[in-house]
Amino acid sequence: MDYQFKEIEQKWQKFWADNQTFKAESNSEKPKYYVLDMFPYPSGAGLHVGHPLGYIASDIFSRYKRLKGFNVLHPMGYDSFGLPAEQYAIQTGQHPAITTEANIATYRRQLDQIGFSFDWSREVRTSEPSYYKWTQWIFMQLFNSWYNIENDKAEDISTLIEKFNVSGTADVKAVSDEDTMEFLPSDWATFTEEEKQIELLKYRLTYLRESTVNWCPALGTVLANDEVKDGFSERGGYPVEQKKMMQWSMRITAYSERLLQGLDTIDWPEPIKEMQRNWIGKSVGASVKFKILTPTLSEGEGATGYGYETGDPMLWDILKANARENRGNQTAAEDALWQELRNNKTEHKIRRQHPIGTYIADFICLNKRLIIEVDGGYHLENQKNDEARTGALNQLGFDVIRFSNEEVLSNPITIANKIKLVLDIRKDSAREKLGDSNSLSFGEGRGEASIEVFTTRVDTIFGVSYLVLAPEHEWVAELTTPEQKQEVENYIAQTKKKSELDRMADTKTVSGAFTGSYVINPVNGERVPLWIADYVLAGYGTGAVMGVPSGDQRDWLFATHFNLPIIQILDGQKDIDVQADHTKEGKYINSGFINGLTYQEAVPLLNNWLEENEVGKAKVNFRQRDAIFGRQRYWGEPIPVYFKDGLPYLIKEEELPLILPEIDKYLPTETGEPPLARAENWVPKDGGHYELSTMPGWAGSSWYWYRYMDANNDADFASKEAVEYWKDVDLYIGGSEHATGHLLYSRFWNKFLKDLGYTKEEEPFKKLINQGMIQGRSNFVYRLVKTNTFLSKNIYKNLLEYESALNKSKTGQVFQTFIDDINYANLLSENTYNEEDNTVFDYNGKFFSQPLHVDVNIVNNDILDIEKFKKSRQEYSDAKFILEDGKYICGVEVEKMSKSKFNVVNPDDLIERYGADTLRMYEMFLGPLEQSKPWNTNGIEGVFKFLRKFWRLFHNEAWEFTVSDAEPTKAELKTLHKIIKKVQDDIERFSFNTSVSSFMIAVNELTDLKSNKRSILQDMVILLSSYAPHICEELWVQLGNEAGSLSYTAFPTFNPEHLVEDEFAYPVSINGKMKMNLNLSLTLAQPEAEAILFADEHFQKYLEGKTPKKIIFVKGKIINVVV
RNA sequence: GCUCAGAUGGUGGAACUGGUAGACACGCAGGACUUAAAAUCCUGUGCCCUUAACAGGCGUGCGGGUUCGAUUCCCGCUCUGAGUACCA
Repeated sequence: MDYQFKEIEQKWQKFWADNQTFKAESNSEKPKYYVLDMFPYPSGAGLHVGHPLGYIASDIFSRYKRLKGFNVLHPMGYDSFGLPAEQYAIQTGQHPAITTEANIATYRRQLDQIGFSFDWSREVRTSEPSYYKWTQWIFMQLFNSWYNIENDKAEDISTLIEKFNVSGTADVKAVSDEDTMEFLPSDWATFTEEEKQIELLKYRLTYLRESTVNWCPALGTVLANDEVKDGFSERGGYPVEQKKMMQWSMRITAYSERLLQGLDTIDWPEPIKEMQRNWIGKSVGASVKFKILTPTLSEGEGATGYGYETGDPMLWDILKANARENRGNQTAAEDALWQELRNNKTEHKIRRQHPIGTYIADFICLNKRLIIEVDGGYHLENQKNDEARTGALNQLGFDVIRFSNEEVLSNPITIANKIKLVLDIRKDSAREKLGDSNSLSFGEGRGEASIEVFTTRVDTIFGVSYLVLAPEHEWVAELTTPEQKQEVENYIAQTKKKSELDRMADTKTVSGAFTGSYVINPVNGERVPLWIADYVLAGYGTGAVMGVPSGDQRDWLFATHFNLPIIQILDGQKDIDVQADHTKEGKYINSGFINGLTYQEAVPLLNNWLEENEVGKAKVNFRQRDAIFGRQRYWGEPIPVYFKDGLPYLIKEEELPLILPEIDKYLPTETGEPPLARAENWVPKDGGHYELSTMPGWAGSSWYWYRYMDANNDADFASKEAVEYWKDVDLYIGGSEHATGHLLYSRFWNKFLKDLGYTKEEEPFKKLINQGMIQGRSNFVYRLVKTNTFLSKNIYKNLLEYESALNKSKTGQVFQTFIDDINYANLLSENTYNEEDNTVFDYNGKFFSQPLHVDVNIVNNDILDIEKFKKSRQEYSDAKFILEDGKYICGVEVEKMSKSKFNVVNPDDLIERYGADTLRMYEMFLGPLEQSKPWNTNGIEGVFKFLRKFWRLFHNEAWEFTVSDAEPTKAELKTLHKIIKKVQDDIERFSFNTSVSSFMIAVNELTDLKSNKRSILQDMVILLSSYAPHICEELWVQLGNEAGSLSYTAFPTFNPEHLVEDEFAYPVSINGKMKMNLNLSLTLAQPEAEAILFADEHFQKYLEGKTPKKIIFVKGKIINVVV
């Protein structure tokens, strides 16, 4: 029978499923090998031909490793929580679980028909409670842990409490929030349980903190940094704004150094490692404190007073009047609450009816920048007003919390307590004493303030000619003198107007403003002017920079622009009047006590000096921020936390999983709470309420490779034995789009789980390969405007060229010549858009045609299937075509593969036409796995022909299965062993495209040899089975082997003896130019070879009588004659 | 701007450690089979000049260098793609 791929493939896919052929063994004597594909999100569109590329490669590798005697774990599952299903749910009201289920079914059908050797008994889905139970469990471990710098690992929070009990904060070295308290064990003992919890929250590896987040109003959720690209959401492209919110965060920064170091130990593509390094952004340098000279610094009144700060000065009188009036006009609720808040009862200074901007706040704590509003009564306003008001107050830097009249009246004390707790955890932004909390001051207690800068070139400190603060820096207002106030304010206003994008695009313009204040350079006591400029980022380092114009081009431009001194500090610096020179070469000059030293000598000396004088120290800075871990969304893992009296508590472990509750609508509530607030009767046992945000998309995928090791375990995320055996992923294949998201978070959780002793390996993915993107290859047809006539590509191109020629010459002559030349006149006249003068051109020479995307599935090798095209749309049914050589040739362009460009190629169609084995081999044949390339099916016929040719080897003329048991010839053995070696080497170095070519060569050779020897063909079947498993299973059984045994048979052993040659056709070159081949025995050494060569007639001819100067002879390689 | 990757026929690509550039496949051209088409098979196919033929010249983005010999190593440049963006 001819090669019946459809029948064969269905048969074997069913066989594999029925027999669980690829189930990995849990207990095995064999060495393990873990091959993993990146977790797919099951989207509604299903797979296109780009998706399986990596899966095919990993499948070939898995099958190869099985043949090599490994116990292979090759699982698949779904990252099934995610935004698209939820967006769809919002639009249609359909539960995301239902959509997700349907999408998974499509994925599974498509995956199955490609013949992957997945162990489906281990399938996982992140949205299943049996799975997310363990995601929640890991969250709880993180909550219950802190990072002990001394041991450089995460530890249970109990070891921290123990330290507090024994010695307070004295010997605690932890990664924590900045605002931790310092206390003695005796203090700790007096803390209330709540106070202790508040303090511990500052150390936990997952913690609640008010932070500036990327808020995407269109998606109604917070996004992680890696989900934001250029100020827009990565998914959907909606605008993203900065907003302050109480958020769960993950203290990934505790692991920054280990995440960085680990990169050197893993075999990953360099670009991915580089991206992670940049993301982590380590810089080694020093922090230095510059004492502030503050002639104007005063408290209370004047430019820096709160009165000015918080009320719009123009409206001050009106507001004040309103405020007084309101105070006498309180609602019952406001009054009740005021009795609980006044006189520092909450230990926080709270004012009532205080003017802020153009508003009057009900209650306010200025230090904590928090406004408390009580709604209802005659304040009953509509929702929109409240929102606008909140928005405006947020802009002024205040947060707003609201309570209803009823809430307050029913129990004012509880509300007051709640307010107190909120105030307790909030960062204090009071500035009564500058430099008090955030930076150490000169001589403690003297109240002197300093600005701390971070620098990577502390050696240039003697070259400092100014200091710059970010315009957003919180001290700018205080440090601005009255004379400079207007200028500074103008500058800040101007900066705020610039959008993020503008600020990024415009890196050339130098801008800034002088504050009027000065600081003191600690190393030489020089007075240094203090500026603000938007090239300094508030979020990095301390938000302050020292300007060294001679050594930094940006500083140089700034100094030149504002006429600040440029001080040379190294004798190696050149041309600093033209540009900065950042060299580290040479000896220091103009540099006080480091004069004459080199860079290597100066840096340690300076660091020591700074530390001894308590004005700085060596410091390492990271760009990486803690990861926000919460989304105001429904379709995600519920966070296993409930709140009681404003404080977060974990639910009990035996209450896991905390099931995602059913809700009526997948939208935020009317009051702006996340969708989970709609859940009815969803209340914790101990009272209070559950956390309403859910986990972000990366939660479930940050540990899934462990679940595959023991996917059905109810008692553990994976058993100790399973983790012990499988350890880590040996080969991980996926796209580079996960470089700074999934791949970084996974490494973080992996290290954490290892710290707690649950797992063994410091790095989860030993070897990573990025498969390239498959781009779409769009086809175009060219329609004459307002007609139904289509021009073939080259005719269109010629006419286009003509058009531009016409436009240049502005005469009709060229047109006539052109028409005569190419003789299109007749062709066109009957098909032309006949507007005025019966031509395709208007009087301006404008060419009336338009390129249109045409569905690539009705185009073959760029030739349009005209019949299918006519049927594809009603309007095309009577289309006319102007052909070239009887064909309609389509134009081509490479674009992203997408529905709207009609260039999506679906694997289903190709499998229907050629079968899975052809698809698998063709995708590999396309080129190197890592390279991005446009999809085209131009070569798929060749691969299909190859498989038929392979099939033919086993069959006679009448397509009957016939093999011979005769001994193989030398030539046959040579072909076989050549391919054994080639395939083995290629797979080991992931060069799948080259082995497909080699298979073709081998089959061509065997065909030429008319070989049908069983011993040869059987080994060929094994070799090919990783690539084209279906056809090989079929032939394997026909050869008389047991069904299914092919996957676990032994890979043929390479025997180099079969490749030994006794002769070699030496290429003979003269002066490196290849001239001729000469057959010589490989036993010959140079003298004999030379003798034969010089006797050769041809060679003598090439020599042209010249005498060779030198002869290079490389045995088995080449002979080169130099004349 | 910085970092990384890449550039080879009409096309996808091969050449693994410096040793015959263009394997393999597509496409194209010619031929066989066929009433015809499809399928299949055979031959040719980097470019240029010339020829009856042999032969010759040029060729791996561009310009240099190292070497007996460079697609491969080194220096400089151009272009393309990806990432990143005032990170102090």
